[in-house]
Amino acid sequence: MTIHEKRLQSRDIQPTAMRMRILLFMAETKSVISLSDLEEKFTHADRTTLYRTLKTFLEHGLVHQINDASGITKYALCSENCTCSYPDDVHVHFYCFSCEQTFCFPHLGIPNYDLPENFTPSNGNFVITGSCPSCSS
Amino acid sequence: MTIHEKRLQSRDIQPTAMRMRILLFMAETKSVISLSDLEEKFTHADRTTLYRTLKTFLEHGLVHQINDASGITKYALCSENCTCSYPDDVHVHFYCFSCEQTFCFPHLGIPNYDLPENFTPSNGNFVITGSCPSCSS
DNA sequence: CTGATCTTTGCAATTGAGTTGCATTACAAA
DNA sequence: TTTGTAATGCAACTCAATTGCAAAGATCAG
Ligand SMILES: [Mn+2]
Ligand SMILES: [Mn+2]
Ligand SMILES: [Zn+2]
Ligand SMILES: [Zn+2]
Repeated sequence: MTIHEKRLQSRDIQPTAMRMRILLFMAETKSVISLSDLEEKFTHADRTTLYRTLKTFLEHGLVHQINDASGITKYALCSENCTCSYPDDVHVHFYCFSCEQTFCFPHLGIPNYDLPENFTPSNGNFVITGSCPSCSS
Repeated sequence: MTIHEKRLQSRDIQPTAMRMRILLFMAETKSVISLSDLEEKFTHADRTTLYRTLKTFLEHGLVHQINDASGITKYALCSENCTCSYPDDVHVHFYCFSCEQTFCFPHLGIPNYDLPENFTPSNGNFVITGSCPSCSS
């Protein structure tokens, strides 16, 4: 059994061939991706399958979702020990308005905000927009 | 000349009747709104006009834009002295997954993050998702 | 192995937010 | 008033996201 197969099973996701390939792709690119990115990579697979795979991964806490200024939903693999809990597992992301890439900054956590009375947090989305190294020169 | 008329002119926005009405609505509701919210309020006006009004307001720094987990673009009036600069004028927002309302927390600023080399920030979008007071009971 | 059952995948169609082109109207300067 | 510019309205379009249903594949009891 491969490391990726174990990873899926540890999150109670049936390790189908399709899911294995998508997980492998996300693991080796190490970047934040969108559904369209998967479509470009897996031209043989159907858009719906890719969509539902991401949805399954999300629901089982294998990936986290990022809403950046592009309006397109992005996804990134969670770290091995991530439980997607707030605020500990929530971190900063960066969206480059020039190349439209999004980056994970897992080392940049978020403050434990003191919210107004009776606001109960469960998750967070923190995105800084600007210019990435490739586009800043 | 009304206070709202002055406010538009101070941001170099021609104070048309439509814009005045929209600004007034946003000021008195004091909440974060979407294009659809404007459509519901101003049933006589055209969707495009409302859309372009928000766009104009945004471009002239009268409102700021919020990307929450709903995937729908939200807008909120800037404070009087806001220049929409990062990180000083960027603050936390709260999205209630239950009633799908979004709230401004202007008193909750964001840290001045130390980004990786050559990442140049220009703006930020910080949204905490959870349950609001009305939906927490 | 066989048939029943559940899950996954593929295909087609739909929704809805966002956006654009162009004609018309309102406004403001000359 | 005339003329130019800006704002508005109407219609159409783009595209990400989503859903229903059928086909294919996996799982399990007998
Ligand atoms: Mn991340
Ligand atoms: Mn705000
Ligand atoms: Zn870039
Ligand atoms: Zn609520």
